[in-house]
Amino acid sequence: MTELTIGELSERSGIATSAIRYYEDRGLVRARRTTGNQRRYERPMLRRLAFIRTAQRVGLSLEEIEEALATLPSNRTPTKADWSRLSRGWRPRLDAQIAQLERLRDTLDSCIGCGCLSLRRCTLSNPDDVAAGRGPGPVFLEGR
Amino acid sequence: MTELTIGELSERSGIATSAIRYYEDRGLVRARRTTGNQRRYERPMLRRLAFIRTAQRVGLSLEEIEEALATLPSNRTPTKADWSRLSRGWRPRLDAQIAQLERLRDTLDSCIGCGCLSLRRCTLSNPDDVAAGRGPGPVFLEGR
DNA sequence: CCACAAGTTGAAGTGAACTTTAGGTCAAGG
DNA sequence: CCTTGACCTAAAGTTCACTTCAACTTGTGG
Repeated sequence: MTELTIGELSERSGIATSAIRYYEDRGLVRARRTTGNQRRYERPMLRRLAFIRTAQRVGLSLEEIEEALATLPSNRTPTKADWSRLSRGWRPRLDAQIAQLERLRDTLDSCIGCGCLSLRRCTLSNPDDVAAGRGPGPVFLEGR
Repeated sequence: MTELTIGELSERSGIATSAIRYYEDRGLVRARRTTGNQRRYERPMLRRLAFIRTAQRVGLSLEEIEEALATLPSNRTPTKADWSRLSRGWRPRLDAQIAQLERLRDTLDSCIGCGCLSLRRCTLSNPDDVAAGRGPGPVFLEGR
């Protein structure tokens, strides 16, 4: 069995079949079809799904992931170097997220004693630095 | 002007009037009404909103924030000590979020060289530790 | 050969946290 | 007094990333 059904792919990747089909609708993955119109996947698809899942953990939206995947060569199966290139860009993003949470934690430390939480005096409630982050998305609601 | 209209409260807190009304629907804030049925807020409401906004930055859902607010004394205006008590619990949560991102970053570092992203061999795609975090929510999609 | 698990589609539903809209009412300055 | 901007409500719409549903078709073990 050199090819995988959507069920097998789902089991091996840990991603629900409904999600895989959704990714196909969004253009993130593609599949060969059997004569009976069922999807069949080759092995490299597992790596593609791993990329998608990890990118999500880093905080990328599906739209951003789609853009990243679009830069892969279309004439051949992506190599490790291709995947490495894409994931290299995540590092600064992660660093920024971590730095932001650390700033929040430290500010919290200095504010916990006073319990001020004042909109004027306390930087906790005035996160001017949030827009600069651009990374994490959902966690930092101000950024929306 | 010892009391604020919803527009003034919005401007001072940076939270949209629609959001403030939504919080009221959800039971997170309350307001006195004028004879003409308009909302009027006292100053401490600014601190309450600051608390809500900061709690969101830490990654709490409105439901969790509501639970936290419910532990405040109802017979008097909350003191700084009250607010301090509530926000103290955020610290471990932030620490956990930061630790999780750092793990992801470090694993990414060791995987970037090989570009493997293999579902089997690479821990990047097998984040068993994710369920343990429980904090950040949206960013860590596996937790859903 | 046939039962039945696994696959197919399009459309609708989910949940979180709001925003927008429509159709009014209130209040303060000129 | 009157205009006009701020306020009111309920209900519907938005975004993201899926999941669920209904009705149907494929493919495989006994």
